[in-house]
Amino acid sequence: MASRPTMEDVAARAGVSRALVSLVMRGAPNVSQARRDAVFKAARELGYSPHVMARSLASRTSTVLGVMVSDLHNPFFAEVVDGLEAVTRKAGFELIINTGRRTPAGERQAVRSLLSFRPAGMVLLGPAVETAEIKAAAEQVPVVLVARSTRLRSADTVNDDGRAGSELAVDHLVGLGHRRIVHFDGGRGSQSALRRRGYVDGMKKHGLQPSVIRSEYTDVAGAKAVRTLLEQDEPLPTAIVAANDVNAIGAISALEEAGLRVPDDVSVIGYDNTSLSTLAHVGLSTVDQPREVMGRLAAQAVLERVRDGRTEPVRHLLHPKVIQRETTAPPPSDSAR
Amino acid sequence: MASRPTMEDVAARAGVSRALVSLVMRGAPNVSQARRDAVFKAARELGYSPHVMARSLASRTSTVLGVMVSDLHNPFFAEVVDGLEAVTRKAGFELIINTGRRTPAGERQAVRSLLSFRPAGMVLLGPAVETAEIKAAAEQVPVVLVARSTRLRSADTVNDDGRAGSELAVDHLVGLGHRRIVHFDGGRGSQSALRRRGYVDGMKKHGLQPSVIRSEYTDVAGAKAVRTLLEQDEPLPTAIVAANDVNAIGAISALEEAGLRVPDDVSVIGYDNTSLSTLAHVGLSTVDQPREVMGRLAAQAVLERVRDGRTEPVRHLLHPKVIQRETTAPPPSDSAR
DNA sequence: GAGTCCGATTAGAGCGCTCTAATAGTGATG
DNA sequence: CATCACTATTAGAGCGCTCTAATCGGACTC
Repeated sequence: MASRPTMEDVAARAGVSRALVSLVMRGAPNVSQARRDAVFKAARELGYSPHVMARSLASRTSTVLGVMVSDLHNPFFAEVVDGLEAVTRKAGFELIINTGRRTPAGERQAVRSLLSFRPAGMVLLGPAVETAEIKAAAEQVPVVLVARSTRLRSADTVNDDGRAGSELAVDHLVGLGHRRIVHFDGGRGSQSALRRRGYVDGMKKHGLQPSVIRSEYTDVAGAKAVRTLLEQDEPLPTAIVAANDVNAIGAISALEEAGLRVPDDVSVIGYDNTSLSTLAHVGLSTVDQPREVMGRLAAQAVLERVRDGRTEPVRHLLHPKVIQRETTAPPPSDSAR
Repeated sequence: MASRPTMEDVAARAGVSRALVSLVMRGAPNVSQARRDAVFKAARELGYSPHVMARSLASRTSTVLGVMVSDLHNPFFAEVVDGLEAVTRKAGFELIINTGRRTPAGERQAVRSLLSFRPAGMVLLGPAVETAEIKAAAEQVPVVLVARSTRLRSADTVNDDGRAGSELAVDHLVGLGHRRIVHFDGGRGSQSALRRRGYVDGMKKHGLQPSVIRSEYTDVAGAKAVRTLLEQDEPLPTAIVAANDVNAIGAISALEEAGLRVPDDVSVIGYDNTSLSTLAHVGLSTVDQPREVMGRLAAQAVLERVRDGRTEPVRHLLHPKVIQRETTAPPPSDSAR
C-alpha cells in the first residue's frame, strides 16, 4: 500500500517544477507541448491522480456537491439522483451521497458530515430534519431542497404541488364512486402536511368526511395503518389515499393478508409514481411526480448559485397528475352508504 | 455566505493557541477543564466545525470510507448500506457513497472519484467494473468487495455462495415437480457467472436440460427476457430462475401482461430476498442473502485492514437458503412432458 | 548590440489543519 | 529555595495543492 505519488514526484520525474505540473493538470493554455507531454507521461507512469481535497483547500473552491438522501430504500430518491447526476457530471462536479437513515437525527449527522467536506453546494432529498439545521447549512453553502418546502430565502426548492396532488387523488376516487376514503399520512415526513391538506380539502369539496390515519413513508407503516383500520369498529373505507408508493404497497400487502382484494374490496392510490408502481405486477395507481426532472432542476438550481452567483431563491413547483393503473376501481356495489 | 470560521478564529476568540483548539477538538486528555470549556464556547458561538479534509491532509490519515453502489435502484444495496453504516458510524468513520449508474464506465468514474478523496478504505457493492480497476484501487487503499468474487489477494470479499444458491433454487423447483426450468442470467453483472453455473449444475444433477436466457439485474431486462421466451417456438418453461429479485419482478410483470398467471402457469424464483420480495403483495419466492449482515461483515473487514493493519485477504462466504413464498408452486398438471 | 515584449516557467506563500519538540507552569521534594 | 517531575500550552514546520508575482529566454525592433 505505497503512499500515493504527489505532484512533487511527478515534477521530479518529468524534470519540471511542481507549479508546471499543476498548470498541466488544470489544462492551462500557455504550456509548451513538449512539457505537457512529459508531465502526462510521468503522471501515467507513476499512477498519479490529483488530490481533490488538497486542491480545493488551496484553491478555496470546491467541485463537490453533497447529496443527502433521507431514505435510500425509497426508489423515489434513486430516480431523483439519476437526474442530479446527469446534470452535475456534465458540469464537472462530483456528487457525494450520504443517507439520513429515515430519522431526523440521522439526517442531521449526514448533513453535518457532508458539510465537513466543504462542498460547493448541497441538495437535500426529502429532508425531515428541522428547519434550523437547514438554515445553518444554507448559511455556509447553497442549498436546494427537493420534496420539502421552506420559507428560507437562502434555499431553493423543487417540489410538486403536494396539496393539488392529493386533491387529484381524491377527485379520482370520488369519480370512481368512492365516498368512504381514508388517508394514510406521511407523519413527520417532508411534504406530508401538504398532502394531508390536499386530501382534507378534496374531501370537503365533495362534501365528504375526511379521516386521516397517522402513518409514515414506509411499507411497514402502510401495513400497520391497515391493521389499525381493521381494528376499528367503523365500516372499512372503500378507498385509501396512501402517503406514497412505498406506503401504498405496504398497505396493499396488509389488505391482502387480511383477505381483502385490491381493488375489488378496497382501492388504493399511491404517490410518486416510482419505478415500483410501474411494475405491471404491482400496477399501482398513483400520483406522478417527474422524479428525474426534479433531479435535473435541483442540480441546475444549485449550479446557478454556485457558478452564476444567483442569490434570489428559486421555487420550482411541478404539477402532479393521476396515473390510473390496477389498484383503483369503482367501490364494491354493496358498499353504498 | 460568510466563509466558515477556522481553527484560528476559534483560538483567537477563546484566547488560546490554534494548537490547543486542535487538541480540544480531538478530545486530547491533558487539557484543563477551563480551557476546554472556553474553546467549546467559542466554537459554538462561531458555528465552527472542523474541516475534515484539512485534517486528513495534515494528519495523513482519513476517517472516510468510500462506498461504490453499482445500482442505487436495487434495494439489495440499500440494505447492505444499512449494515455498513451501523458498523462504521460506531467506529467513528464516515461513509461517502457514489453510484456506478449500472455501467462499468460509470463505476470506473465513481471509484476514481471516491479515490480522489483519499479515503481510508473502499467498499464496492456489486461492482461490474474490470478487475484491473479494482486492482489499481486496492493498491492505494484497502478494498472490500461485496457480491463479487476475486482472486486478488489485496481485496477482501463478502459473498454468498451464488453457485449453491442457484442450485438450491433448482432443487426447490424440481422438488415441486418442475422439469422445464429456464434461467434468466445477470449478463455481465457481478456474481452472474456463478449463479448461472449453479443453475446448470443443478439441472444436470437432476438429468434436466439447462436453458439460459441472457438478461441483466434489472426489472426491464427481466420483462424483456420473458418476451424473448414467448417468441420462441419451444414450449414455455413451467418455471424461471431469475437473476435476482428485481429481474424476477420484471419477469412476473411481463408474464401477467401476457395473460399468464404466477405461479399457476409459471413459477418464478428470485434471488437476494430484498425487501421487495418480502412485500406480501409481491410474495416473491427467492434465495436469501443476509444483506445487512453482509454490510456489517464488509465494514468489519475494511476496518480490520485500516485500523488493525491486516494484510491477509479475508473471504466471507455465506450460505444461501430458499425462501418459499407465493410465486412458486407445482407446475400445471397438463404440463407433463 | 542594447532594449523591448511576450509567452513559458518557477519560487514561495498560504489554504486549515496536525504533530513534534520546545517552553511555561506547578507542586512536591530534599 | 534550587531541583525535579510532571502536566499544560504553544511555536513552527509541513500535508498536497493553487496562485501571485517574479524571472527567464528568445524573437524582434531600431
